[in-house]
Amino acid sequence: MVLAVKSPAELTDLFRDRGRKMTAQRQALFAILHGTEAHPTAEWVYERARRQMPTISLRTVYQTLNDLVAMGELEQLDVGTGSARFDPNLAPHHHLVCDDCGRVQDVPVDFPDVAVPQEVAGGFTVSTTEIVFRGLCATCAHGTRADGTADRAPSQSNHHPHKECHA
Amino acid sequence: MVLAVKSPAELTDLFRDRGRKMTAQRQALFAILHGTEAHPTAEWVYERARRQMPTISLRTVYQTLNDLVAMGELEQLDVGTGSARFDPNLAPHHHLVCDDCGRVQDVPVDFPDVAVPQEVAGGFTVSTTEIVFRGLCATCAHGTRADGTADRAPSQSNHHPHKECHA
DNA sequence: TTGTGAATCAGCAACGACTGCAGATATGGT
DNA sequence: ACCATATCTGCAGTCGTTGCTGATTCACAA
Repeated sequence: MVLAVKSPAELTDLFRDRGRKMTAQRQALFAILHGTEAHPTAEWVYERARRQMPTISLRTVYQTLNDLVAMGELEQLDVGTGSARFDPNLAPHHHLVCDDCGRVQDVPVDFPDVAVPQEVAGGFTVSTTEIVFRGLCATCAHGTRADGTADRAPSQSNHHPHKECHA
Repeated sequence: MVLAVKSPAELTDLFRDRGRKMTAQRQALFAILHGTEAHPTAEWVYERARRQMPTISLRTVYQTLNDLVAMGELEQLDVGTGSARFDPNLAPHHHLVCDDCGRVQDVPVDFPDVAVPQEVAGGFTVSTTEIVFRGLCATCAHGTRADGTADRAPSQSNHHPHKECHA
């Protein structure tokens, strides 16, 4: 599976190689990350971790996630849903984001023709290209929501979705 | 100029048509927005407004900006720099973002071939496509920064840039 | 096994961006 | 001028995230 982070054992080695210590909380977090193919938020990882280690702190989760990002084992991504998401998929790819529930899905496709023309670049040096496709996921597209709103009007969608339809 | 919001007079009419009142603070904000072609943050607009109206509140700035977004006269965009930016360019376009200073520049180009293939869409209904090109603007690319850091290493750029090189 | 110093952790305070609220104020139709 | 109500200000509160700091734990060595 191309979508997962390295195994807990590999990550442990990486940390050790850098002279860093191994702890129970890191092991737990490594295992959780290794077992998901999604784009979890720090909060989500925290909830998961708490099940097996009730005393782990949110601070430690952020710390470890940031460490992994710094080591290039995880990519941080911000799709405007309020909180950062951590993406274990290191291969170049893009994202599909549900405007309603916030679900994020990978689009493992390369668009080689997407580039900024000289005339509009204005001296800019482009290093990465991120494409975000927004719309409705299959679940949310069925329109029937508890509050009965039709939701298609982009002009008034001021709400930050938090349904956590995390698949 | 395709990049600016409607004139203060036009916006005034739009508000009046919707049965809303006109106030000095709205006029001031309309004028400021009409005079910029950039992608200001609420804070930036607030600073500007305060020069002519020292008692205006940040709350009012957010309120008005949100109203304009709701009316479709402004687009809100989040490029992960910490605060939302308000884009007066209503034509479909993309963005160039400087990883160092946060500057945002328009890319008024259409990429008709960018679409999510059926196989990976998984029932998703795509309504918008946003492309963000990240890199360094001409100013920041000259590398010589006060702290002497070279900055090219993407693995440790944990800092939220706030130099406000707002052009 | 025990000691030791550094890395790490938990918990809480603080921060930045933004919004909810409430009382004061201003607008615009009459 | 009058009044209903839209709007404004200022502040407290929320949310996601990070900065501290003292306590704990790890890893290596004796």
